[in-house]
Order: sequence, then C-alpha cells, then structure tokens
Amino acid sequence: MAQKPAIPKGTRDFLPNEVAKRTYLFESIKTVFKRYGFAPIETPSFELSSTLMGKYGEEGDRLIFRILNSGEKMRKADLEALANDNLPKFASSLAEKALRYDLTVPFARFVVQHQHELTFPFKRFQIQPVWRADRPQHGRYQEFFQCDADVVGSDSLLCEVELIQIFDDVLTHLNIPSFSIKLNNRKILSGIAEVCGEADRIIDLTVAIDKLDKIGEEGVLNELSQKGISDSAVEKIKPLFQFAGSNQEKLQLMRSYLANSEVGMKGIEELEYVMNIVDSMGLKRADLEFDLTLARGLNYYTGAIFEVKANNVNMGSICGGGRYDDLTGLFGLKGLSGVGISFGADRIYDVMTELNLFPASVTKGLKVLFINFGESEVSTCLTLARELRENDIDCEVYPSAAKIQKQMKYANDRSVQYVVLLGEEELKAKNLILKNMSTGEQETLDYGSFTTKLLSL
RNA sequence: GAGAAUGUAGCUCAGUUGGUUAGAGCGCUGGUUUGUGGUACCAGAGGUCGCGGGUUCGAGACCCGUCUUUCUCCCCA
Repeated sequence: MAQKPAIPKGTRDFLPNEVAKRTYLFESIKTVFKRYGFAPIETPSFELSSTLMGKYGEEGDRLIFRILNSGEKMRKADLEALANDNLPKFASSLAEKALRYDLTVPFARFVVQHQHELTFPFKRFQIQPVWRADRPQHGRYQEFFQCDADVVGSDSLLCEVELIQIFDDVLTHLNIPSFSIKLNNRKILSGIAEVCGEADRIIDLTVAIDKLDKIGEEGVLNELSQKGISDSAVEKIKPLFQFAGSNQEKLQLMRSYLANSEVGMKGIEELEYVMNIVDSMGLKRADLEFDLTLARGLNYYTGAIFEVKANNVNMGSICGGGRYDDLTGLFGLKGLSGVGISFGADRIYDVMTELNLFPASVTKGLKVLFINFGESEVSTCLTLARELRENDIDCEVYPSAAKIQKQMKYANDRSVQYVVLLGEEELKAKNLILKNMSTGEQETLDYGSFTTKLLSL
C-alpha cells in the first residue's frame, strides 16, 4: 500500500519558481545588510534546551519544539517528576535539545561563547529558518525564515537610526507600496506603569494597551480590570487613549504625562533623539510613527521597540526588533547592550505575492533550448551548447528526438527565452534558426556568429 | 491551549430531503499538422468522495473519532 505523501502542518515545499522569488527576497535583504556593514554568521538549527527555555516567557516556552532524547539518553527521563505531576521538569528530562525559536537568543549565546574572537561593536546578520509549535494561520507557519541584523557592544542610539534606515531601504527596494515603521520605547512603557502606581504589573498593563486598535478603549479598560489592575490606575490610563496627532504632538503630551517618572522621561529623550535624526535625514518610503501602544517582545527588550506593518494588506507585522541591554547577561556577559531587527521573510513573500510585486525578470526561464532533431543533428547542438556555457549562458539540449511540437511546448511551459532549431536542412547549410519565444520572431545564423549574437541579447 | 468552519479528478469547484454506472471548467495525453509553443477543433485517460469507525436495505451526503487547511481568541514573523 503506497503511503499518501504529506508534510507536517505549518511547513511547505517550494517549487523552482517560488525558490526564485524567495532567493530574490533574501538577496535583497542581504545586500542591504552588507551595505550597512553587517557580516553573516550561522548557528545550529537546534540548541540545548536550557539555552532557549525561559527566554520567551511562559507562552514562548510552550511554543518551542523540543527534540526527544534518543537511545540510552531516554533513560534520563525523570519519572519522579512525572509522578509528582511536574510536567515541565519531566519534559526537560526527556528533551535536552530544542529547535531554535528565533535568531536573537542563539545570537546572544554565540556572542558570549565567542566573545574573545569578536571585535566590538559587533554587527552581524543571519538568515536562517526558525521553528514554532504555533497553530498555523494566514501568514503563520511552524517553519519560517527570519532575517536578522543586530549590533552588540554599543549603546549608541545611532544604531537604532541605522536599523530604521535598513527597514526603509529593504522594503523600498522590494517595492512594498506603503508601510509604517512603528516605534516605541520600553522605558516609556515602564514610565506609564510607574505613573499609574503599578510598576510591577508592566506586562499585564502593556499587553492590554497593545490591543487598543483591536478591541477598543472599552475592551482595554475591561481587560485591565479583569487582570486586577486597580481602579485608580485604570483612571490614569484613560487619558492615554486621547493621545493623538503628529509624532511631535504625541511626544509633547507624553512629556507632561511622564513628568514624574525618571525612567519614562529617559525613554522620551531616547525616542526623540532617534526620531529627530531620522526626520532630518528623511526616509525613502516609510512612514515613521511613535506608537505608545506598541509593546512586543517584552521579555528581553529594554529600550527601543520596532515593528513594521505593510499598509492595505491583511497581514500581521512583517518586521520587528528592539534594544536589549542584558540579553548576554543571561549567559554570563554583563554590560553588553544589543539592538536588532528581524525581517519576516515568509510574510513579506506573502504580501509581495498578494500585491504582485515580484519583478517578471525574477522568474525568467532558461535562456536557450536546443530542439533535438535526432542523432545526426544533436552532436552539433552539443558542441554549440558547450560554447554557450563557456560564455556563461544557461542552456539545455532536449534529451530525446521527441516531436517538435512537444519540445516547443516544453520550452513554452518552462518560459525558455530562445529556442534553437537545427535540423537536416540547417545542418546541410551549416546554420541554425534562433527563435525568440516571446515575440515569435526567428532568424538564421551561422555557427560563428551564434554565441556573439546570444551574448548581445 | 480554547472555540468554529473546511476537505469530492493534477487545479478550482458542482453534487437537491440519504436512492442505480459521481459531474463541469481548466490542466494532462493523443490526433487534426511526420520542422514550430502560447489561439482553434476532435478524441481519450484520470476519483477506494481526507483517513478510521458507526447508523441504514442503501452514505459523497447523517453520527463519532482523527488528520489537513482556514478563521476567531491567545500569542506572534
């Protein structure tokens, strides 16, 4: 009984045409990263569980794919923990390794482990797949690619400016028609919590505020009360909803709101510095927006927080990032500040597909196909094909003397650009017919001028 | 992790209150055209109706389970 072919949920196969488009996407991102001085690194697909667990919060831990111990290692299973109903501990004893959940935490591990081989500030980029045991949905996969650029070892806000420019450069290059870079600062969120007198509830507070545009003002207030935030704090949150207008106006409002919070004012200062420089330099296409409800990745971000959304498309954020002052501290290296961004390649791909933004040249097919007329003609074709290849021209000789009609259809289906017809007559006359498949025009060439002609096309 | 929908030919989908041999368009194969594709005409192949149970004289249709995909929540790229 033949097995029905299938792949696990949330994973995908990529056909040649899709690979061509994905390659274009990755190359575009890579080119910009390099343009700003970032160098590529790679890390293993899986890490020790202990490296990843606990870095993404409770929810994150649940979504980490764990790798079951094999062979003798299975004996390490902590049956006592199972008996005591301590499932997390039992699970950890069963799985010592796990697939990476993002590229940032492995990078922090990498920096600490190789600190003596690196020169700081260290700028790296990394384009590799990550895995999450999430429920698949539109734009959500269990295996997807992240394209990260991070700077560690510098707390200069110029890094933030540079990363915003990279967002703008890449997405403009990819011709995304309209997108917004949203900017916030963890210190501002801390300031809000402080002003409300709920400094230790910052996560509940910001997670609720983050949903403003989704569930509305009332929804947020309800959620806050539900989470046990005091009424007086909720009262203090309310005015935030009225904060609208230009970035400068919002900054002004926040300045008075956070006047009594030292950390909050520090956040304002940082944000303003970054915005002012970006404004003075200008952005190509991006719309830079101070969004005080933006509260992603709270587990390790300490300063700037970024998120990018494509406008007029039904898709979650396509990029994210932020500053983390203490990520390497978790692996024993204190006082090293990092800031980074991540492009969600698969989501950007989906957006570009939806908006039909891939240039036609990306999926252009093979340059030349030699039609096979039979044994006596094909050897001349093989010689000519070899000559083309020596000149870096991609070509192919059809492997059998099938009907011309069938060979032409094959050329057509593969979007071949030019077809060479070299049959009995041409062989006798020592020439060939070169046919342009898109225009249908054809011309007769002698063997000597053939390669030169193709090099000019 | 919670809730809801979905699955019929390679693809997009019809299929009436359960009733004989399960349909269409596109695609595919062959021919019209033994040296010309993307347009036309003719013919043909292709389905254990996601998988496993159950109800029934009888199930593509109803019930249960399971998997996939999609949507909402959660979270996120």
